[in-house]
Amino acid sequence: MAKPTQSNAKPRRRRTSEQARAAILEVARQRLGEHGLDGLNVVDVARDTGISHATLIHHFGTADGMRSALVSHMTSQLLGDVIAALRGDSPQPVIILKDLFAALSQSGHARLLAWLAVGDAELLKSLDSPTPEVTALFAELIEVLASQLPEALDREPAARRMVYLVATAAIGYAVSGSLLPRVIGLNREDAQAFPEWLGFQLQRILDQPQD
Amino acid sequence: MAKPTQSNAKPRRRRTSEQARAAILEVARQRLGEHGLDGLNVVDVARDTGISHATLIHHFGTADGMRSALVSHMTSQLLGDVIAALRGDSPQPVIILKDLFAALSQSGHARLLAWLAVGDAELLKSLDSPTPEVTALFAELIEVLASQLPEALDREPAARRMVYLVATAAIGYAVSGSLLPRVIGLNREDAQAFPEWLGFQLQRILDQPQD
DNA sequence: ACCCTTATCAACATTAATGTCAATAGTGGC
DNA sequence: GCCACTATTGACATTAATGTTGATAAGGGT
Repeated sequence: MAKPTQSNAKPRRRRTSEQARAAILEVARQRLGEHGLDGLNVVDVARDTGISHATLIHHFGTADGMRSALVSHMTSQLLGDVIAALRGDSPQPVIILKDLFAALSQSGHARLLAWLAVGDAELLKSLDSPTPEVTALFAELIEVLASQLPEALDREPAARRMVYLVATAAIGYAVSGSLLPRVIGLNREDAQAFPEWLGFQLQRILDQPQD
Repeated sequence: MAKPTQSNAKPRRRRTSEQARAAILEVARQRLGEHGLDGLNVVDVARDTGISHATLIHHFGTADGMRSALVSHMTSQLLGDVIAALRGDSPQPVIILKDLFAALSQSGHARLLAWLAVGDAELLKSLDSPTPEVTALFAELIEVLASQLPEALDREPAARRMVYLVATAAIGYAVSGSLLPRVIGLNREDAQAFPEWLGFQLQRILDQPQD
């Protein structure tokens, strides 16, 4: 019963700061998708990561620091996926949008964005100035998309508007979940095919000369 | 120093249960818009209402009960705005979209939707069954829109898809606020003109025969 | 092998939020 | 005017989340 010796060697695993942060953020991402906002507290995230919450705070400074880092982490991940899709063999908007919407709906990306919308002012403030990495990724996205637009008119503004439309639609799509299709009367198949339909419509807009 | 008498009459204002609930929910709505989710705790809401938090809990049972009631409260309010916009004098898609987007962006409606997206499952469950009034209104919208579509193909599914596009875009537009335009590089004017631009594009789609 | 940096942890402290309870006091109905 | 009902309240209890601290140990550089 009693501990025979105090040499209870509890082997510690020591990772590099970078490795530890990455592991923590991955757990946080999963928890956000599974448990929503309540899952993003340091105690639970630390437990799932297999570390103490003190260690977690050591790496991110504060709990909000962890959440802020998660925002950058997920944003970069999402944008990277989008750009990779854009540069893939099939630059068809249909395919790209399908992947984009799927990426936003899964992995809790939508929940994160929604959370940002309602989050406290401090956290939003830190997001007011997006990280250079995120900004660069978006700039790259605009550039890639613009290069595929017809040469008729200003391609950059057109690309930005299209990205904005897709982004807002994707966010609303992911945020509203199954509630909106039901109230509109859109059956499940049509709702799931919505990204492809949007891509098709965008293609139509692209094929026509902009005003 | 010492209280001379114990007749410290602190006059209590006694409202009907309905009045008290209405006052509390109005404060909660304002706080959600100003302070985000953190502003929806019983202590702060009670203080702004001018009552004790015990009284608040008395009326709503639990803190989540208050939030759930707020959902219903704001949902009705939002529907009122949308209905007003839909019944306006100008059936032009451009104008309607402008009003709709404005209605969603203001009054913290977007924040509420976002909150629903990240909220726990129980709360979402209560919203799973939309009121007949809402369903009827959406049906009316679909009908009106379908009547304006070319007679080429199934007009109802096409109308539903378009409504779905507008709704998702409006939600994403409202949820993302000013963050998304900034990170995309869309200037303020283009972002504000987005609803009209979308209406214009929709009109183009309408004017063309669907596949 | 030694040392220095720092990742790691258990325990504690603190704050915030929720909920409970017994007592008080308006208000409408009789 | 009296009474039953209940809205209202301060004080307390409880739980959860965050952050702190001092000590420990793992690993790399020399």
